[in-house]
Amino acid sequence: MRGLQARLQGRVIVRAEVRREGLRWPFPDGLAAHLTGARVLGFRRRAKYILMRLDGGGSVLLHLGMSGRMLIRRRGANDPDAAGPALHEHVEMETDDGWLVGFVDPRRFGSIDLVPTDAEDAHRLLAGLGPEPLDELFTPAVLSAGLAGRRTPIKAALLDQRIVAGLGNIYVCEALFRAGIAPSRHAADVAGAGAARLVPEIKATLQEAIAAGGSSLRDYVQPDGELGYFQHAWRVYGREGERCPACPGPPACPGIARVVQAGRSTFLCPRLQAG
DNA sequence: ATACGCCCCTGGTGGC
DNA sequence: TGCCACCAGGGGCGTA
Repeated sequence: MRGLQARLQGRVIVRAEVRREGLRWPFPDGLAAHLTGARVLGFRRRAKYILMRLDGGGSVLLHLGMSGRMLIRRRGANDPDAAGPALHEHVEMETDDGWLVGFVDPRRFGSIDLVPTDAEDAHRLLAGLGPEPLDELFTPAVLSAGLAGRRTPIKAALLDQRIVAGLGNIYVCEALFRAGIAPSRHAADVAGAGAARLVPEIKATLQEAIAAGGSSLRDYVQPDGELGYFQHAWRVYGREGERCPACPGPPACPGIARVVQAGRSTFLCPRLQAG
């Protein structure tokens, strides 16, 4: 969102190309027409959604899915027009000061919709979202209330955007490790003392990742093309078989394990996240 | 209400 | 070199 904001805020979109019918869902009718000629007033983020406010009373709702990214480059630099659109660049906008902003998404799990600016949070995709993890209102008591009564594993509960909004698989694994909580524990059993350990670790993990520019898997880059580097700071994610960074090593600790929960990989230290 | 697969896609990797 | 199985930052939806 910040990458988009730097290039788009205050600018007029002089051209918009929509190259397919939709991604996860069909694009809204008239998307290109809504974008063309609009001035970008500002941005906000909610959970994993980016909201781009336009003059005229509408906002663009963007989700990058698993493989989506924004591509920002200067019109004419290295002759991008001659090169044509990037691979899987499904939507492209051009600003009145000569920048090209593209939505690239190979797997096409991303989404774009339009929503009235005065009712952004009433959109069906935003209406049920839980608290923002970096908000000061997100406290152990709030998390405990969200976990209470749920028998689902804490891993799944933290991925449930209704309980806390914006955590993905990487950061849930990392936060659970840092808090020393077994991913398989019932959510309800983590309320209270567990939540008190978990909330600060969730916040710290996210803050460190944002400061590092995110985690670059495969080809994810920030809009300016810079690689995030938080992947080097992962303590457990993607480290199956490696030594736990907080343990003395074998035989005391067998190393990082990988299990599958609800179809997604979970990485953990069996010694520090026991029970 | 809650919980669990399934599915939407492309592409990279590693084994044979 | 080719083929194939498996895996991947998400999350809505249908079904039990």
